[in-house]
Amino acid sequence: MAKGFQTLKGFRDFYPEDCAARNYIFNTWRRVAHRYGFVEYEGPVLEPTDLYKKKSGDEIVGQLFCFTDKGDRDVSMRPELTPTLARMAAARQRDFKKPLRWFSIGQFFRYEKHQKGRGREFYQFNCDILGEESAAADAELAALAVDIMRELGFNEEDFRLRISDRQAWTNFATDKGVSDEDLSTFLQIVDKMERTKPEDFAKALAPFSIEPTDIEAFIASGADASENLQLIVNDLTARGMGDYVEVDLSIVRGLAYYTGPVFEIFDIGKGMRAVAGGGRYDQLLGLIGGVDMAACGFAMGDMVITDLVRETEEPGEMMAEVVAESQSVEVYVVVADEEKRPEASRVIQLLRDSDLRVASSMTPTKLGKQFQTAEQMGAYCAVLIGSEYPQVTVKNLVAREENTCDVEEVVDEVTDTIVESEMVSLGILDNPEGVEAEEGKSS
RNA sequence: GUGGCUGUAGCUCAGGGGUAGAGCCCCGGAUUGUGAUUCCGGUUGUCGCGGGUUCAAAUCCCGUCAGCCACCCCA
Repeated sequence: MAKGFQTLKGFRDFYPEDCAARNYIFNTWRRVAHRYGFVEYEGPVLEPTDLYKKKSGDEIVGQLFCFTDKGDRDVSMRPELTPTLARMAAARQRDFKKPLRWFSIGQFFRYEKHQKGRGREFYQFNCDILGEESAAADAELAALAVDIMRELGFNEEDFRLRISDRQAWTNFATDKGVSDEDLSTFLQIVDKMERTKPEDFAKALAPFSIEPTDIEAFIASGADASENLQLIVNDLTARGMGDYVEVDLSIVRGLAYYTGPVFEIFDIGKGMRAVAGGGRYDQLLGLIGGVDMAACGFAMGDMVITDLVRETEEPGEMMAEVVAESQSVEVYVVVADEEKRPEASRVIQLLRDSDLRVASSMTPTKLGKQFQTAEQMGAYCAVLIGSEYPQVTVKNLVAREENTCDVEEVVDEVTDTIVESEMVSLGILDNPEGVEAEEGKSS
């Protein structure tokens, strides 16, 4: 007997609770992006494999979900959005006023071994500014990233935005006589510095006649190494975000296409994982779309940030509250007399027409059971429909008080009751019966 | 691609040669117009899969698959 089907390796099922958590993250991304005047766009999930080869070279094919389609085309599930963005922006760049502020939330696929914080399928928030050369654009993106973290409930004890400048490194290398061809090799050595033993590091640098002490001195120069870094730091400080920012020239980022400031967001104390990263890539639109346009952007994946939210107290509680809310109803309609089920249906519809979230038992069910279900579904309020209809009973499930009213007033009565019960559960109003506020309803 | 740990009920896990266990969850009842607690009753398994040793394997051995973690990589 087959054991049934499982998800493919590295793919995830999203049960309602997981889906609610995912949507909480998505909504936060979208809300903050809108706050910064960014507009949302989306591209195809399937693209020609060549689009990715053009940017990253043939080696990435090993990391792609790629196949030949029925028209004999070599296609890939998208591993990233930037090439698509470059194509889209270049194709219609005359249609848009510069600079463009675009963001996207979508699913991506990479054929990799999956582990904590990394799967073969994930969602990513991409945020880019196109057509703006000033480092003020880099600062704007960095600020947006910081605000997402703050919106999720993180504070300056939880994360840092570490910023560096790829151009400063290029200048340094050129001064030291590193040739253009060797530049990316040199930058990779620097990028891996923290993970390399000192003697191996010195050995790797030897062909360039550069001493590790030169590198260390350069990294120690911090923001002095780059006017752009100073501009960004000053900008973020003016926004009151200075505590979140740290110049760290040891960040290079492996990517060959970065040309200017680069930044990463790291958690503090939970293993220092990269939560988000990005930078300036002024050459890429020319390479892919044939249009020269300055560009910078960053991305944040859903897996690491969701883990981090769950593992951090305040952000975890905030998310749990929204998740619980999204899985609850406000009103439960109790059918006390089966004869009145049609009338109950009418009341349910009235409440739903008023945009309330309403549930009810669909088949004959004992009264106690219905109240129990009401509570389990998180309802603030129950409406009891029985033989006395058109009189109905509206019960505040938190305070355990009830009133009767005519069915014509039921919407108003329910609305008032919900407000009262929310206040009781928040501790604003005294609980008339002295019943303990339930766990999960409080705070 | 390399290495470590783990696979037993829907979930968390115990059992380490002698007929498969606990808690939680779920369902029903005590309770025919009111939620909690409690109590009673009930369902669920090729012990990941394949082979070997043995009178006898969930248990020991070999292999394999899957999951988790770390390395490599990380657009």
